[in-house]
Amino acid sequence: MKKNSQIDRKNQILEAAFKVFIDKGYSKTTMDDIVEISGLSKGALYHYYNSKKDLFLSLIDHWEVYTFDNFYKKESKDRKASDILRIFGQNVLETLNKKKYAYIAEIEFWSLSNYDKDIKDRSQRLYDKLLNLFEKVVKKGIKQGEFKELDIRNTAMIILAVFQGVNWFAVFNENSVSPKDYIENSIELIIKSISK
Amino acid sequence: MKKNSQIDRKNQILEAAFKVFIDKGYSKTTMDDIVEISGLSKGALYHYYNSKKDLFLSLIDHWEVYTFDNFYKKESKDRKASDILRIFGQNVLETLNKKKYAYIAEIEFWSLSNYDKDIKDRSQRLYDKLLNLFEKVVKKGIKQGEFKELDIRNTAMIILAVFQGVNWFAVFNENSVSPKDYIENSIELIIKSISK
DNA sequence: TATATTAAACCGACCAGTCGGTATGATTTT
DNA sequence: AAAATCATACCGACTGGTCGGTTTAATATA
Repeated sequence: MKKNSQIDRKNQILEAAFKVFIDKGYSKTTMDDIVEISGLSKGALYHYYNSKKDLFLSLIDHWEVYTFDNFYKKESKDRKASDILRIFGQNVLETLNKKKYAYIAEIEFWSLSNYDKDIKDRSQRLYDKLLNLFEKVVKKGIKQGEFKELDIRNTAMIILAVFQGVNWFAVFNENSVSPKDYIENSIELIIKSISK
Repeated sequence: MKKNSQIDRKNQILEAAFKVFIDKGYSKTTMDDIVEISGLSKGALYHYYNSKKDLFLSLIDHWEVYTFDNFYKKESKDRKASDILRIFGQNVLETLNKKKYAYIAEIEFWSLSNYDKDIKDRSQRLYDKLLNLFEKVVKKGIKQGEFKELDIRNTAMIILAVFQGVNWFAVFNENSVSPKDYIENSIELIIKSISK
């Protein structure tokens, strides 16, 4: 199929771009870098993507799948809401250990969002997704009588903020607190506080 | 005095650089932009700073004073530890309302820290300062019998993470949760959870 | 006059994006 | 079935412009 090989090529380019981008950040990544890593030519790159930014926007989706692949599904089981939160926490930790650079990329997305509306919109969409996911869990907890009646959106926001705290660990070093301690303690703290 | 006028000049440059930097981010900020805004010449800039990066490193200190000026002092009073945390929260909110760009700058620092060791070290120093500050408050709370015996550093880290959550609000929009709600609820949640 | 400081022209490395062209393979025409 | 036409994928030299940093010459100061 013609369509399939096109998607393959695009993926080939995205993966190369992702590698370079992780390594150097957006502004230091050159199209020539991507050319080199992908093994294709500049013409090919511009055949599939109109511009560096266009390529980069696709990269956000690519990144999302890569990073949150195992995240969106875990929630469906018949578990207590609090346990779902704990599982989320473990997922975040796992990602931090295995794909630290994914969080570094996230920070870059934040930074770029400040100066580019398209990137901002694309990122925002991702956070809406996450917030909705956390909302669902909180709602579940309330419905099942585990959590108090509380402002759902706000609680989801607090959960998001806690998870985003690991970004800090991805950039900086803190010897006295491990990400694991941080995440686990934070989650227990939240659960304790919102449980009946 | 020669020394004083030198400091004035340096400040003049830093303020111009800060303005441009807030507006465009590091990599899009050109030395010529700073020349234009400062009203000085390129020669003058390079007379006082050796490179763009050198100037930028000084900018971090400038930014810290600018952003956290009213932060480091508020803690000394004879208040309950929990109230000190609340005051911190109000400070953060105030800064977000009046100097939102300060948080946007912070995100840029994070991002740049990933790719530049000097910037990372300089930023890290700032966070150590903040963590120590929060530690002091937590210690105080424990000493005065308000808080439980808990892992001090870890608790400080959670507080830091909550405050850093406002960075998210500085970049993205969330209509259903205001930064005020977020901060106040988070702090109460923490206080509740760590109080005896 | 000597020194310090500033202004502005200039340099050269770098880089996103362009463009003329080729290769390949499918489709139509003779 | 051979030749001609067309579409798509791909290549890489090149361009136009940007920007950090340097140099030079003018001006102020001592």
